[in-house]
Amino acid sequence: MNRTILCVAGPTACGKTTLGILLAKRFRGEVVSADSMQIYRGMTIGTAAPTPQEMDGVPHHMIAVADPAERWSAARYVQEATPVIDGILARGKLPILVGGTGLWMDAVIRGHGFAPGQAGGAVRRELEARLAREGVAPLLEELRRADPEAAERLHPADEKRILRALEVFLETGETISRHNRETRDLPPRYEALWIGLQFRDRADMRRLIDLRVDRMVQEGLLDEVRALLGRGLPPDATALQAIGYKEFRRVLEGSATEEEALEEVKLRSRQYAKRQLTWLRRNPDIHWIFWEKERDFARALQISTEILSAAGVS
RNA sequence: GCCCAGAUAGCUCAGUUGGUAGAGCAGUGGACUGAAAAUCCACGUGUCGCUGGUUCGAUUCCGGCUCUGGGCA
Repeated sequence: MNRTILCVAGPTACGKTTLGILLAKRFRGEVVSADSMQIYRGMTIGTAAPTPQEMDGVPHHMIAVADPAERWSAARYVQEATPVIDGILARGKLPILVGGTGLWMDAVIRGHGFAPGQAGGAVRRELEARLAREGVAPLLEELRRADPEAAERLHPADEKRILRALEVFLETGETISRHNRETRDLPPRYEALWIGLQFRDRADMRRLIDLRVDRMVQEGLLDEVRALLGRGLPPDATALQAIGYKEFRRVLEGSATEEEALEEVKLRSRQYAKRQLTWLRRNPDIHWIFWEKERDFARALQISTEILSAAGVS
């Protein structure tokens, strides 16, 4: 069976969603979202998830499939998205992975293979308690004995990863270093064609981000946040880490004004976009399309079509 | 008009008992294998408001001026 999959990547507000839909219509494709926040229900406005009108008849997957009280992870995503992608391929259509969550995209394509352990698990909770009680130093020391390679590699301040490395060892008796080595060089499960979108000038990206955030507020982001909180989520729910939600939550709680939240969301969004770019830039397979000032989807569609044709997709 | 307090990095400010200065935030770059919209790391030359004076040397002390707050008329 043909295992070609198209990936549309790029920082936030760069038009991935729109281009993905255009390409789906042109190549008989179906969109598979790879977005760690669009996965949750009730977060349409703040995550800029496509509306049914925007989808324009193109089937979309992995959007609003999770309860916001759940804690999804890259591993869970791979587990759920894989059969969806395989189903699209089996129907003879082109899967189009559209997303801003680089780790998730890479993980599905390569199909690795995360070591056991999870947020909320017994081992994790125990380690978190120790971290709060004793600080990182003893954990790092313990990791140094169990997995000196990881201890050396990780920055002493990177508590999250030190904790995770230790967790893997305690859960499996095997080191995360070894696990990573074994999974890193596995051949990818799909033949991925990468298209990346970004602005030539970062100031233009910022303009688009600001516009988008303004629009989100006009469309009722505050009400969406209120509704989400009304569902009684756990205070540390992953969904509440989403940009837009954590800031406007403070407005509802009275600890920030609407103007402050608006500016904060814009700021956090462009910092996020920068991190997305850092992740994507190291991927040598991406065919970048650069926007000059404005987004020109006709041109992007044309360039993408040439890239796909050259790869034998029609 | 008078009095007081400010004026230092893009922003908020610290500091220099006189030897040309440093934090936080922003910004830029990087990392990332079960939280990834998360998390972590690195990077700091700027007429120290302007102008005179004192001094070997002034961003620092003194005078004048400009601007910004606040107060009094």
